[in-house]
Amino acid sequence: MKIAQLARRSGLTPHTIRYYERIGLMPVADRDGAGHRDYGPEALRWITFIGHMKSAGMPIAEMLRYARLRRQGPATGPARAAMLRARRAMVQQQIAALRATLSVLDDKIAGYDMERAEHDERNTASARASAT
Amino acid sequence: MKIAQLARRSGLTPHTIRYYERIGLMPVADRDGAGHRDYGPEALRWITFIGHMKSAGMPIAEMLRYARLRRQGPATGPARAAMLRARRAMVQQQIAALRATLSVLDDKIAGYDMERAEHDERNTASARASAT
DNA sequence: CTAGGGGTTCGAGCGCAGTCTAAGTCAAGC
DNA sequence: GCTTGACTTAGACTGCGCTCGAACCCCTAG
Repeated sequence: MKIAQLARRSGLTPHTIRYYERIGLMPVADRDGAGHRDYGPEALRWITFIGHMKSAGMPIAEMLRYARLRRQGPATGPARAAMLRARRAMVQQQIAALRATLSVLDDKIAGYDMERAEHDERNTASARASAT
Repeated sequence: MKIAQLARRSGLTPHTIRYYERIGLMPVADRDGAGHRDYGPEALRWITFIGHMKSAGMPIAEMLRYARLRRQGPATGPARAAMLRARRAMVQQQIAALRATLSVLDDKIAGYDMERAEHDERNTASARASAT
């Protein structure tokens, strides 16, 4: 798979994928005869994973640490598991924060709806009055 | 309340609060005799609100739009309500994304735990063998 | 043989959201 | 009167994560 296709499938741009390779977040890609990057399916799986971690607010530096451990082999499994567990806790906190935000939004929205209702009521009342 | 106290209560720094005022995200603060900013309790309420919006991923530019509408008075209520409803939908999407991430993390963590269990098992087996 | 449409590299630039420095002012306590 | 410490300003700087441009290369189809 060429870089454009991987880009389409992952939702990134070729520029970004090359950038990820430059900084060590993606493994150095194999090349075809023309010197073009040639990806296997695991590349897409890895991009998908880091996409999840990104949406979980993991900074690139931490993903680099994780990727480095991965390259060092299975002995680093416990260290990687510890990182993921720590991140898991943070994700749960984020979810809790977003839920709190959601209820703040709901309260504010309800407030605006109430204002609108009062406004409508006044209009209805004056409409009735002028109809009388 | 002086800026340092507002900073402590809000979790921001005085620098950041002044920055917010500079860009129009905070109203221009009243001053005391010495020319120092003097805040009332509504300042803290506003900071708390924008903190929620920030954690919901709202960019400052959008908060500025909201703040501008607010300054324009009650007639902009419906416009503000529409913004909040749009943001509410995004927050729900974010929560869904984080939940997906959570289950990705759980799967990976379970994978690491399994590896560890297999590793332990091999050790136990060889320990038994050498004990025989 | 040429045009088009991929791809390549290197390096500069950008947008966001702060963050910090320097130089100065002011009020309070010793 | 002097020090201390919190405050003021304007403006430069930082860190993150891309994003883009320029110049070049290579294959394919017409």
